[in-house]
Amino acid sequence: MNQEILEKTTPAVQSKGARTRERILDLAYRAIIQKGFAATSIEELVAAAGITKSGFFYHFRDKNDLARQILERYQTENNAFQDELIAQARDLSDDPLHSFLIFLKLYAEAMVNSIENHPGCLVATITFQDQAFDRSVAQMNVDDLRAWRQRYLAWLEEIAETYPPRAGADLVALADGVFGVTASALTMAIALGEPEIMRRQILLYRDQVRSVFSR
Amino acid sequence: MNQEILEKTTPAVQSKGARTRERILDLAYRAIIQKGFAATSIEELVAAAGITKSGFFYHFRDKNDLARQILERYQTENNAFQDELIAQARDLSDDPLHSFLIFLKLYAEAMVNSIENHPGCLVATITFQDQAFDRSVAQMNVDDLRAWRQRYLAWLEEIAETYPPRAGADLVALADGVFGVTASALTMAIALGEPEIMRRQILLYRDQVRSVFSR
DNA sequence: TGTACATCAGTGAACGCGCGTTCACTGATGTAC
DNA sequence: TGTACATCAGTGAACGCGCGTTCACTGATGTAC
Repeated sequence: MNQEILEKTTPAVQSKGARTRERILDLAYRAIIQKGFAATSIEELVAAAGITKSGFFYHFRDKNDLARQILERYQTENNAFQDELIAQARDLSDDPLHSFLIFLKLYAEAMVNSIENHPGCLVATITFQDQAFDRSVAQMNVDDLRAWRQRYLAWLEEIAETYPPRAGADLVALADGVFGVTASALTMAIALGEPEIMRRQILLYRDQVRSVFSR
Repeated sequence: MNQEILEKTTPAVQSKGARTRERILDLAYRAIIQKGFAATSIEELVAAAGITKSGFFYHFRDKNDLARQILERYQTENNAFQDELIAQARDLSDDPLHSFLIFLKLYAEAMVNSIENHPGCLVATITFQDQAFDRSVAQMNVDDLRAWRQRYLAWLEEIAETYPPRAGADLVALADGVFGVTASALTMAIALGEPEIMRRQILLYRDQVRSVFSR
């Protein structure tokens, strides 16, 4: 989800082949979230990357292997990005609720800034084009969604130990809300060309979290 | 968004050509939201519709014309569907806040039931594949998003006249939330195969609306 | 330090298939007189 | 009621292009002795 993290987690010195491969992954990621998987051709990618089509098949077994590698890289980076923000927020407060609220502020800021690096939502793209990907890619995507839910549900349950949630509060739905607000705000922000929507929707979600746990 | 409305708003007796055209639109709608526009071929549509490829070009000028007609029909139906629910909710209470809360309950119910008719989100699909559509289609999509915002913002402002919103409440963001929760809950419900997510997310949004306008 | 071999990171040409689109034509139905 | 013509709703064959994939080959770099 964010460029600095990527650069930190990948080796500073890469072989020639690894650099080419990364270049193709970058180009393909952007193309896929902007026009879809089927509409993204190997031809255009290799032209932009400055190699030939056969060079592509040296790095990727077939087109679905490209999708798999993109999704793998995205998930790794995105997990690292969220873990980093969570760690920062946890550092700034020992209270689980306060640190969650801090996290959401940091998250809103980071997402607004990274919107031009991510002009689309890979998870939504794969979900809504799952017939275009093979089963293993679609399955990785579902597993990732479940991981989002688990990550934030655990945090909310920790909060609930200290702050009793409002009666009837649906913590699972609230946990799903983190992914939900990310995906939908990204959709609207990109469609309307208003990056601020991203911030406002995340902060709206933040208000909701606060109100669920307020006495 | 819902089948009964469709049948009410289209003439009971259709010419042969109109029936064929509708059949293609139905097939194409489902295919596009399930695997994307580029991945949906004219060939597969006409095979399923039981006509030949040239028959397709009798009804549609080209492939983008198909997209335009699908989006037009979708917007008409969806507006009718929402207007119908809004009218029902307004009938059940004169109070703008109460009727909005009733509307969200009706909406949650209707969306859960119509999830198998809409295994995808056309707005999200077009937004994230806008390079695959021509400019007029992408523009229609943006206009539709703005219409969602306006429709619910007006209602929220009406509510705010009677019920002063919590300090700092962002009514625009809250209005965008109706589309937001629809798109994201649909994404998650379909990806995870749990239609209940749809209901729970809409009801979570409903709680938020209530808490924004509670004293 | 030099040679032999292996691996890396590709190239170039060719393939067959399916795609969107065009065009000349046609049988069935509707309308005018 | 019959005939002439127009429109509707398609068919069938052909097109050229671009797509994903394969295969035999190659120059540059790395490694062993």
